[in-house]
Amino acid sequence: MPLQIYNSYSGKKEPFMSVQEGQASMYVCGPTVYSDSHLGHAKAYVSFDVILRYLRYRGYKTFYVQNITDVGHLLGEDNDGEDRMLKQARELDQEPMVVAENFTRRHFEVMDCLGVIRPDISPRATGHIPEQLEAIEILLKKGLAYESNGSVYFEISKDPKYGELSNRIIEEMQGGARVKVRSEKRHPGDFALWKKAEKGHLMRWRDPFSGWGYPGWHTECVVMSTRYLGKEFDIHGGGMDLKFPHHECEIAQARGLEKPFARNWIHTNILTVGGQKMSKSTGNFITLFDLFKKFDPLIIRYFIAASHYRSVVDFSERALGDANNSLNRLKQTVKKLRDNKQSKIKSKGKYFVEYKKRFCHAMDDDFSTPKAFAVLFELSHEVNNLLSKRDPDQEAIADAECLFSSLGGDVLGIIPESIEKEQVDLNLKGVLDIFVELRTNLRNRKDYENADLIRDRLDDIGIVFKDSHEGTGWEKKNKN
RNA sequence: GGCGACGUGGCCGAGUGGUUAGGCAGAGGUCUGCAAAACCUUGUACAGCGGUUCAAAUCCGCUCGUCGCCUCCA
Repeated sequence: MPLQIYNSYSGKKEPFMSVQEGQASMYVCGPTVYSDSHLGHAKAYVSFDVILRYLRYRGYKTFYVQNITDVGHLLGEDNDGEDRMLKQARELDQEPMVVAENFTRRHFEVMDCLGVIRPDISPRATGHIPEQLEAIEILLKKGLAYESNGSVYFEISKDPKYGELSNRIIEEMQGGARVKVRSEKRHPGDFALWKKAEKGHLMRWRDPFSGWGYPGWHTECVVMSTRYLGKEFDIHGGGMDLKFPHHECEIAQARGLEKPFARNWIHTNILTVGGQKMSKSTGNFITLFDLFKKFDPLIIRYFIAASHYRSVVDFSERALGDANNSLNRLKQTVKKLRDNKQSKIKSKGKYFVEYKKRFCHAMDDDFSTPKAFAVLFELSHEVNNLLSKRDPDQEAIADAECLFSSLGGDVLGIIPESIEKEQVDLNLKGVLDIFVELRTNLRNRKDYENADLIRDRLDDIGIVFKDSHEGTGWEKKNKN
C-alpha cells in the first residue's frame, strides 16, 4: 500500500506520488526571527520532522528546505502598522540583522534540543531580494500586479482560482472583516508584493518602482522554494494559520509565474493553552527555553509527536507530566533491552515483524503517529514479558532493540541512542557504585533502616535505586 | 456573517455499520524485607434529538457546544 497523505488543497487523502521517483522534496514555512520560538513552533516543526524522518525511513531521498523570514511583516493595518523586526530592533537597540541572526541561532538551538533534524537549506528572505524583484516584474508585465504609490500589489481578481486553497470567494471576503478606510489597493484582498520604504526605514533595498523598498510577505516563499526545489516539488507545509492568506497568496503568484508549484499541501494544527491558541500576539506563549528548564525536551517532543499533526493539542503541565510517564514506559523497556542485549548478536529481523508492519501501516496512513505509538506500546508490553523470562531469546532481544531504535529512535525521535548514561559523569557513577555496594551490604545484614536511608536520601536528590534479583540498579529521575 | 476542524469512559487518544485500540491516572493482586519497576485483573464510553438498518459511536438530517482562519502568526 502506498503512502497516503492528506492534501489540504483537495481536502482528501491522496497517494504520495513524488515528482522524481524515489525522492521527496519538502518546503516548510519557517519562523519570523524577531523573538524566541515557543511551544507552538515546536508543534509545527516536530510534526514536520517526524514526516521527514518517516519519508527517509521509507527510503525516499529527501530534500528539505525551510526558510527564515528575516524581514518583518506589518503589525497593524496597512501603512500605519509597524514592522515587527524593526520594532524589536528598536527595543533591543540592535541592528535588525543582528536581531535576525541571534533569534535564528536560538531557534536552531532549541530545535536541536527537540531532536528536530535541521533542514538541508535554510534560505533567508533578505538573501533573495533580486529573485523576488524579478518575480514581481514578471507579474507586473503580465498584468497580474499593479504599482500604486511606489508599492506593488498583486491583484487577486486577476486570478480566477484565487481562494481555492482556503475555500474563499473574493466577493464575500469583506463580510465581517473590518472595512479598510483609505487604501492604495484596488481591492482589500490585494496583497503587497513590494512596499515602498519610508525615510529612515532600516531594512530597504533598491527597487525600480520608487527607489527604495522592501518585500511583502508571500513572495519569498514562492521564490525560494522553487529556486531550490524546482518549479514543481512534492510537499509544501506550514501551520494551519498560514493557509490563508499566506499560502493562498503564494499559490496565486506561482500560478502567475507559471510554476506548477507544490503537489501536496500539509498543514499542521495549532497548539492551545486552556483552549486558546498559543501565539506571540496574544502573549499566552511559553518559550521553549523556559519550558526546557522544567521539562526534558524529549518529553515535549513525545507530547507533540504522540498526537496527530492535524489535531489540536492543548498544553498543560499536567499533560506534559502524563506524557513523561508514558514515555518512561517505553524508555524503561528499551533500557532493559539494551542492558540485556549481548553485543555480538546482531538483529536479523526475524521476530516482531508484525509490529513493524503495523507501525508502517499506521504511518502510511497520513502519518498517524497515535496509532504508531500504540504499536510501540504493545511491543513494549510483549518485550517486557520476554525479558521477565529466565533465559530470554537473544535474537528476539536484538530484533526488539533494533525495532525500538529505528521506529522509536530514527522515525519518531523519542528513543535516544543511549538512555540516561550520557548525562552521568564518571565521578557520579563511581560514587553511586559505592553506595550500591554499601546498601547491598546493609541489606545482607538486614539493616534495612540504614539501607533505606541511603535510598531515600538519594531519591531526594533525584537518584532512584531499584532492587532486583540481579542486584541494585539506579537511574536519574526526570526533571519534573 | 463566510470557510474549516472537532465534540469518545477521570484525562489524553485510535476506531468507523456487528468482534480488545493504546497511554496516563484510579482500584485489587503477584513479586519484594519495604519500595520502585514489571506482570496479572478491573472500566462497557462515544454531545443531544430524530431517521435509515436485523444491527449505529460508526450512515443521513437537525440542534447544541468548542476551537481555528477571514489582521501578523507555526
